[in-house]
Amino acid sequence: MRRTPTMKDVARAAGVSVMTVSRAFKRDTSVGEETRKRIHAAADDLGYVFDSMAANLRSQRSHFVAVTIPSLNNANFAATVEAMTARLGAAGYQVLLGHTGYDILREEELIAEFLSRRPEAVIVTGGRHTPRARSLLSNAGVPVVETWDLPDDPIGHVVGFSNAACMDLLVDHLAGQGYVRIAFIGGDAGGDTRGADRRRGFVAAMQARGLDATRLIRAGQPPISMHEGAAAMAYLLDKAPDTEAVICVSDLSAFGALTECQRRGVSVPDDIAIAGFGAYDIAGICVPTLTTVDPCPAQIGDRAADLVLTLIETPGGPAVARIEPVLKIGQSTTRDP
Amino acid sequence: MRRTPTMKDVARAAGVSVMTVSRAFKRDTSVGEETRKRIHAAADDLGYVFDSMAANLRSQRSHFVAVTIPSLNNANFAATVEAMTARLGAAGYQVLLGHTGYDILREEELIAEFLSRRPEAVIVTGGRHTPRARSLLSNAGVPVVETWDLPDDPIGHVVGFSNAACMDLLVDHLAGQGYVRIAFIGGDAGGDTRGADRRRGFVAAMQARGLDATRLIRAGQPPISMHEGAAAMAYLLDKAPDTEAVICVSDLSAFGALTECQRRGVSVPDDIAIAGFGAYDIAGICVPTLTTVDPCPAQIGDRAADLVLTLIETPGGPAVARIEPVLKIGQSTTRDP
DNA sequence: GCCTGTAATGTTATCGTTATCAGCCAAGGC
DNA sequence: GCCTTGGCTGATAACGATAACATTACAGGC
Repeated sequence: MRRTPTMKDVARAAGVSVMTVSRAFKRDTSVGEETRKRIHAAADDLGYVFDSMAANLRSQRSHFVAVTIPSLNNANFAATVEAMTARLGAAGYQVLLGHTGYDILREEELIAEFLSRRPEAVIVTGGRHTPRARSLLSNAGVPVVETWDLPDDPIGHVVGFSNAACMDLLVDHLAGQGYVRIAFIGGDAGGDTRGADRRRGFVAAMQARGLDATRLIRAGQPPISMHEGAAAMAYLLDKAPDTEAVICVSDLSAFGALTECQRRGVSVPDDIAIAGFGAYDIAGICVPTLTTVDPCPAQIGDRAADLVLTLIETPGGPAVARIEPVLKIGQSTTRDP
Repeated sequence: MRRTPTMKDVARAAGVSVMTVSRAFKRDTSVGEETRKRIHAAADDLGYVFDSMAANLRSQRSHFVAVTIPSLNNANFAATVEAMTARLGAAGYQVLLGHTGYDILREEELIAEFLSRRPEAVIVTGGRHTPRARSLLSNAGVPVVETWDLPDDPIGHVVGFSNAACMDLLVDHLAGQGYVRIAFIGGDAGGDTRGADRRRGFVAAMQARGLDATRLIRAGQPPISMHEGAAAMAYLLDKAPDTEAVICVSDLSAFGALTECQRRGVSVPDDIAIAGFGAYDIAGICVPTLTTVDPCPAQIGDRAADLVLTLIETPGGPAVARIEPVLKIGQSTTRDP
């Protein structure tokens, strides 16, 4: 069994010291043009593959950035991560991605695992964590960024927005269109703290306008699916048929709700208006298009990545980068004049 | 600036040697119950975090499994990865996930980066790679699994299915319902080789039944979106209004096509039938529900993970695990009797 | 010719953990 | 009393790279 070659083997083959080989594999280091070529030729010849593990240990730089998101199967978190990966990758960092399943206990485990890989920064989603997770992150000695939220008591840095304020945008829009009896469809209280924040934001926004905020449908364990959105809409149409508009915790559940209306011959928006959250592709193409709020996920990724890159160079005190979500009005809440 | 503590610090604090500390952090090693407790207490006290980097270097085991997928923003790849992560995580492995953007050059870079982290196995999506990527993987000395495809010339192991055969399932179903003038909507020839395989499979399936296979709409750079599916359907309805059925390269483009019909008042399936691929959530809830093919993404993840775990223990010769995709008939292709 | 500067290369000592082997001690068999 | 056995612990030397410093060679200024 052939052992995988090391720098030593390459050095021997090229007739130089290992140090020169090491230098030949880096940029901005002085190695003769001739020598460098010879070394790379020898390396290719031997099938040498650089060993980051050893390099990381000696240089105490892992070039990892740990990132946790609740779920891989979510276009918005995916967009955030893709944006991060692009920026961090360009700067020579590798993203170590994990998903928590919306479970802060699982998040804690994941953070512990990740920290043992000595990432140079950690980016987490949301502002709620277990005490041990908080403590691990605080003591990790690397920049920590919380995203997709504006925590009351941040661990370190923040790149996010107020989920509650997004609901204010929607309620404002609906109230402006003259809707009064407005319902909310979301998940049960559970792991999805951003969903729970939006529910709270809905209640606050309604109360601030003197509107009844008791039409709250709990549609199952969050995050709720299209099917659960449909079931919730069925329940709503049966139990509170005088409802004029409904805000769903996400576009996916909103679309499910829309399909239930279609199956029943209930017209949207003439009989009932529907709004969602997230600006998923589907909101822009379904018939009618859905009113929603765009949380600018790629912007979150970009900003978080930039922040991390800055902080790795020059550590700095906590900062909050506020993202401004954008109301996108669709056909599903547009009342005929 | 306080240096992060090492085993040496823990050993000193607990009054034992570093070796004993090392043992105390593993299972199945003989350390006195008293001593173990004392060591863990000292570790917690100091805020010690185990350093995998050093452990990996010495033990020559990274506990990484590298996984590449074309895109994060895809429910099916996400399902595959979530299934893998669950199994591999339970066995103590960490998934190193990267996305290629459907670009085999980017895939090559990613594979090179990943290999320098010394993963214990590599799982890639699809069977088309650059020559250098193939060579890197072949020489890596670790198990390699290709998924989501049945490559003609596999690098190592395979867990996949025939994308072309899936189209045969759909054409068979449509032809059985009496449809004759059937079109295909897909992306331009490009990075999405599985989409291209499905296009080829469509042509083959049509020709095998003596049907005209020339209604091929190219809807843009793959993977095509809902919007591109809608635009392609608009084109099809304009240029070939006698088309009776259309198969789309994915459910997402199929849904886009469906919305275009809704906007035009074209009835599905009465005026035109639509089928997709992927069994995404949306196919099961939109009105009408879409006929599709379920590639069983979670099963792919499970099987690939099991295979990798077996191979890490006892390397074995190449094997092919064939997944059988399942036709799911929806309302969108059901002709009235 | 001597000094200084700079580019290219080499030497040595680690980074933090674990593999390996050796040592110690108590219990038990003869 | 001596040897074996097994449970626990320690000493030492790596794993494969790089930081830090040392060395060499050669050019140019005086």
